[in-house]
Amino acid sequence: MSEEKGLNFIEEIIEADLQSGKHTSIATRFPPEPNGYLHLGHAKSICLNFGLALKYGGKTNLRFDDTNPITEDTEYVESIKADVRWLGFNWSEELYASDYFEQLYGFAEKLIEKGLAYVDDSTSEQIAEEKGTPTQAGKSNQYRQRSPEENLMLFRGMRAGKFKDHEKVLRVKGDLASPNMLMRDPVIYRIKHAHHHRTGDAWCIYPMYDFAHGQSDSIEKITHSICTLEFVPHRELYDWLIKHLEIFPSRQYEFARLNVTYTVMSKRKLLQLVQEKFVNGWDDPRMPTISAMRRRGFTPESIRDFCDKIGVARRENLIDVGLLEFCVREHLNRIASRRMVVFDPIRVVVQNWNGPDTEMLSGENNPENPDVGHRNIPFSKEIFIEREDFMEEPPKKYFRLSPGQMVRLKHAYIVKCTGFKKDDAGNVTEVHVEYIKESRSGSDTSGLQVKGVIHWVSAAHALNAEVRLYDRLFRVEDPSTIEGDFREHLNPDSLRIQKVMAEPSLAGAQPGEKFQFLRMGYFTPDPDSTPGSPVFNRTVTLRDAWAKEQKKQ
RNA sequence: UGCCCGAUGGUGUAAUGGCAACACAGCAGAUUUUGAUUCUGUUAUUCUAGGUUCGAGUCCUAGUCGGGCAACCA
Repeated sequence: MSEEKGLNFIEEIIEADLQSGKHTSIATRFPPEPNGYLHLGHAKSICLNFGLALKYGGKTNLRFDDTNPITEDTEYVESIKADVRWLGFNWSEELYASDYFEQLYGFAEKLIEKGLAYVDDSTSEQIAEEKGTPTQAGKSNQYRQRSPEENLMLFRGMRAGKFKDHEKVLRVKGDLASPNMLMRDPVIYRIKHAHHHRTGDAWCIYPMYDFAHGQSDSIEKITHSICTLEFVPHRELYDWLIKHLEIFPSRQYEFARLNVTYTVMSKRKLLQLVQEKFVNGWDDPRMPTISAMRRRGFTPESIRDFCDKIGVARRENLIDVGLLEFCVREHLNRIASRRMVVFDPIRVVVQNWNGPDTEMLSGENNPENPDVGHRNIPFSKEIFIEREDFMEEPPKKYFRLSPGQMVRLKHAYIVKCTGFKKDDAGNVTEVHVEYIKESRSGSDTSGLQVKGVIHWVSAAHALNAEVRLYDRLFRVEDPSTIEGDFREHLNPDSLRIQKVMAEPSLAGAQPGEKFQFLRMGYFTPDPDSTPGSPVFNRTVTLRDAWAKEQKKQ
């Protein structure tokens, strides 16, 4: 099906590597740092890494890049594992960079012995100063000349805890004149007397990213190490270390990270929103995190489809959030059960009702899928309809209720408006209709053709519920590039809570279930629901041609 | 004013020296017991200037514009 689409540049590289015999199978990895929750940008990376292995018959490891004990925590490890699984992927092995601390330490000693690394006593300010600038070469210092023997002794002292934090670092002996700042003697080990979430207090020195990531790739024999564009300058160091350590030559390839309109995709900013309580936690349904999207009612299928549609390339991009919405609507349309819920009720009295107190009607659960059957819906003399579905003086092309006009009540009868009541303030308080007895859904012999169909709930049977209506988190398309503090551009109306009247079959709705509230949008029960008072999150609205039509006026 | 990366409709992505296409969005219409879904049609694209070539979105050179690089973060 998707065969029509050309290969992305990474697939091209892999196919070339497979064809040339450079590799007989491939290995990728997804390497999150356990210092935050996964977001949609990670989903792109997950789909890419796991997808590649699936497509070419290789394997993908889940590897936690846990080299900074200060910011990392097992809470994040657990959430990350849950999110990857929920997205529908299975890793080959669950690994941690910290598993390799001993091996990494050995690599460092090897570098020292080769005269390619040295212990530096400078402060970080001095190191930064001596590094020069992009247009100015760096300077050497006295420590750079230390012998391998002295360096080894000092480095062992570092490991043994003889020094305090910041007192010494281990640096690569690179090229202080390199146009690539990362090659100007990068720090590869620092002292941190800190408790690590897995190794506890076994270590007081920790490798830096550049001395852990590529080496872990190599240890795991990762063939294609895929990361985002900001790591492009690191590739030279990545290759340099592999060469001098004489280890398995993993190769790094970079792609452009995902950006989506009206949100932010940086762990730092998301953490800030959580800590400063702009949102109610990492899984607040307004967040672009995987856990938030799950809570909001997105499906793994729709997220995978989205990641597939946005493609993989090397140019910066800003994806219209409308594409994400399209993907989730497309999936939910196929699987969501239809229900009727009135958000802003107005009472309707069927004046000529002479049927039973309660008549049970039947409504299809999903017109896209007859297999999922029907549910019963009670009808009675008094019902609620949406306030906006009645207008005393309707505009042109208004298909709903207005004096003298007819509409169909979905799954029920055609009714004709015969009158209405207003209060002193001029608000309509009650609408009177007469129903057409022969027009019952499924057995309509009235021969009437009505353009409008509206949803309703029986007043006597209505279930009180709460809906949480989410809108974009930010008011501006690209909050990260706009001037000033990104928090100033938060959308104050990103969450609206409303009490609503639902059809009674919604009483037992369980988290995870997907519903379409007819004409209102897709919804899913929130874990905050309690027996008898369900809470629903709006995943996404329905497309609304009428709203668009009105906007034009 | 050093080095690196990038530039194709409004937004993304493809076209691998040979007819610039696909999706979303937009617009117009059809169908519809959800103004939903579905269907049909349609608008709109190769940053600039040189060069190579029978032929350039694609290769080369220069420029322009955008992004990145000077953490004991990843």
